[in-house]
Amino acid sequence: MKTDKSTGEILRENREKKGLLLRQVAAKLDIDTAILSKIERSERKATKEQIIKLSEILELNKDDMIVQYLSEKILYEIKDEELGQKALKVAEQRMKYINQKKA
Amino acid sequence: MKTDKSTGEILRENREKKGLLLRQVAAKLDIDTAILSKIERSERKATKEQIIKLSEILELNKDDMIVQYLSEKILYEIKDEELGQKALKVAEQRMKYINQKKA
DNA sequence: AATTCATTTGACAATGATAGTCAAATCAAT
DNA sequence: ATTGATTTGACTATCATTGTCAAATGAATT
Repeated sequence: MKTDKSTGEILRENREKKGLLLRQVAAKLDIDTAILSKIERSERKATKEQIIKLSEILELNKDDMIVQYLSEKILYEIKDEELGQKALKVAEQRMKYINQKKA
Repeated sequence: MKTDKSTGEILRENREKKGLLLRQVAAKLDIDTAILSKIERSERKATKEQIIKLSEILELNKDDMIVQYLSEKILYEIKDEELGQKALKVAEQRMKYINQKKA
């Protein structure tokens, strides 16, 4: 998967590719145009529900978009942290440990 | 670093190792005993500031504890997500991409 | 078994972050 | 200059987090 674009950029590119207006897409999401504008410019975060609806409206792979959304949420948590990279690695290990335990 | 213990477990073990009471440690943190009790049993999350203070009080490696704390925060974001593991990997890649751009 | 002290539990309040609306400002194309 | 799309910013509503407090439970000890 591409990792060099923000969720907002992806959404905007694909909305424009489909020739849809902010207004039109926002209406389908049942939110104000202003919010969608902010989401596309990464000034606000979308909710998971909005991401799912958006992937339907814009015909994007839903799982890819959820991964995109989740990874952005993760990055947001550690964006100002010096130890962020280390924390990510440890989180992966712990994740493995947890999954292994479950099985 | 060990990845098989929760922050709470580490805190409790080390508090007891030092023979300190919840009451005593909570007082130093300037919070109610109840909260510390909940933190140690992973019923509540500590704040970063509390983790830092706790690592001083219990003489634990501060950076390790912050990594522990951050990784738990990350895991919390994806705990109920099927795509969590993928999201973690993508987050790492994006992190690398961002850091590389900065340099 | 009554007392005492530590810890836990749960209801509630205060605070802070997130999501949203709305109206006005800006931008782009006629 | 007008029109329609987008952006901006001030403001509100909603929700999650962090905390207090009092009562309940647990674990010795006399």
